[in-house]
Parts: sequence; structure tokens; C-alpha cells
Amino acid sequence: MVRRDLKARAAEEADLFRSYLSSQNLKMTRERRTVLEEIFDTTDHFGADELHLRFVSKKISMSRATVYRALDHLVKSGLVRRVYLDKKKAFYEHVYGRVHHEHMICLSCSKVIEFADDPLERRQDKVCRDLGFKPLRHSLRIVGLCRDCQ
Amino acid sequence: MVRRDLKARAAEEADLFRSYLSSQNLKMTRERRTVLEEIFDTTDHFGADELHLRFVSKKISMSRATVYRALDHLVKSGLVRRVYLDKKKAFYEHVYGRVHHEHMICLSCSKVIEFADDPLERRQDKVCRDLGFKPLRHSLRIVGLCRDCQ
DNA sequence: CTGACTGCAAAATGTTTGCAGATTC
DNA sequence: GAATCTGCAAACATTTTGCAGTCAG
Repeated sequence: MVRRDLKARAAEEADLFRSYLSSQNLKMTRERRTVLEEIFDTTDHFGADELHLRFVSKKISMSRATVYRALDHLVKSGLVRRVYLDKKKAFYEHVYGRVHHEHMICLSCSKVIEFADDPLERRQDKVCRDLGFKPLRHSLRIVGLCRDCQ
Repeated sequence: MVRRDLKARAAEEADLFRSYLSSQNLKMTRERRTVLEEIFDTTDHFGADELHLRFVSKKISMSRATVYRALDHLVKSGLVRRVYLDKKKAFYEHVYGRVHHEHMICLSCSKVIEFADDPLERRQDKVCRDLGFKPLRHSLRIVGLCRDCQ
């Protein structure tokens, strides 16, 4: 039952990606499908290189360049979000089927805490409306000390 | 009169920086003072490299490495904020004496709009409080389309 | 069959680092 | 005087790119 649902959702997401791609005159290739499958049930933050290494260790042949290119398309399609958790590199997270959330980052232990808050989102929308700005995506990063590290 | 105020504020800020530095067993050098002076009356977002070039063109001798190192200290001292406006590089902005603000970035014309909203800030504080997280700094990036580009 | 894609390796970019000599406190 | 700085150039890490051959629609 659960298994069937997962499959259905995966297919649904692949369809979304495919229609984004074709809207841009791009193609659904084996590699792009593989990337999407690989991140499908992840909820963590990963670097592009890290994802590439996962393929290497699974003996799935895919170049680093292709991983970068696929991630760019996934971000543009809205299925993946690029987040800036530290200044060294970009991180990615799978967003499809998940509730939108923001990040708190602990300066001391580097833990990343995800949270969601409706009133906060509504207030952002209001501010945008007042300024005539049409928001497409956003992210809030709060840096500080988590409960355990204070 | 205005000029005097500016001077007074600059001196005040230099003092803050100096006390941060000495609290970390660091020294107030000519270079660090020069960087602070250079950004003192700026309100824009600049890259480290860009700042270095400004020194080059003013015939002020300072290496790129020193600029990077000075900016790191200024960020840690709280006088400067590092913001992630695009994925290519880090930007910096002078915050001392300015009201805290967030950024909207237009996907189409790349314009950066700054805005501030109290209720938004208060809500963030509440969320942090509820989660036992002690916020030290934060930044909200809203990407979308500005009024002119819609 | 055409245009888009991939892998590769090289290049580009932004940032950091080790070291020798200079400077601050 | 001791510890911290600076400049330099080299090293680094991440990301992008040009090109020749491959593949999707």
C-alpha cells in the first residue's frame, strides 16, 4: 500500500519534470530520470558533488557535469531547492511533496533545524503585495545557537 | 555639522571594531582600518574582489588576501553582513548605523530591493523562542519579479 | 534525422593558505 | 620582544564550458 503510493508519487513527479523539460525544449534523459529517482525520498541537504559520489559508489555511471546540469534544471522546475547553508558551496534539497520550510543553523554544532510557520509566510506575502513584488520563492536563514548549545 | 557627525560616527565604529578585535587578541592594523573607512558610507552590496579593486584604483596598496581576511573579521564583529544574493560569490554590506533589512531579488532585471518589516521580525523572534533557538542573525531572500518586470 | 545531451578534461572563479618579512601592542 | 599581521603566489574547491560523439523525440 505504502509502496504503491510511493511509486505513484514518483511517477507523478517524473511527469512534472518531463513537462517542465518539454516546455523548455529539453529532453527527459536516462541521467535526469536517475537523478530525480535518487533524490526522490531524501529530505536532507546535499551538495552536488556528494550526489555525484553516491552514483559512483552505486556504480551508476554519470559525470559530475551532468549532475550539476540536472540539478540546475530541477531547481528551475521547482522540484528541488538550492539553499545557502554555508559560504563554501551550494546545497540542494528535494521539495516535491514536502511542506515548505525554513532553516535555523546552529553556529556551535552546525545542526540544521527545519521549521515552518504560516503567519510568517503570510506576512511575507503581505509585504510583497505592498511593494508590488511578485514572490516566486524565498528562503529564510536564521543563524544562532540551538537549545543544546546555549 | 553633518561632516562632524559623520566623523564622530566613523570614530565610534572604529572603536567598536577595535574592541571586538582586542577581545579576540587581534590587532587594529592600518589595513583593517582602511577597509572599514572604505565601506563606512556605503549602503550597496559588494564582492570582496570588487572592494579590492577599489583599493587598487585608489592606489591604496592592499592584497586581496588581506581584504578577505578583514571582511571575515568585520562579519564576525557584526559591523558587516555577508549576504547570498546569487550562487556565484558572497556579497557584503555595511550594517552599522543602518536599519536591519531583507532582500528581494528580481529574476528578470536582477534588481535588489531592500525592505524592512517589524511584524515579520517579531514573528521570527517568536518562532525562535518557541523552538528554544537563540537567533544571532538572519536573512530573508525573496526571489521573484519586481513591479516593473511583471 | 535534428537538436539536445553526455563525458571528459580543461578552464574559470572565488576563496584560502603557508611562509618570510613587517607591524602592532 | 612576542604575537599577530601582510603580501605573495600557489593551492584549493566548486562550478562551468567546449567539443566530439551519443541519444531522445
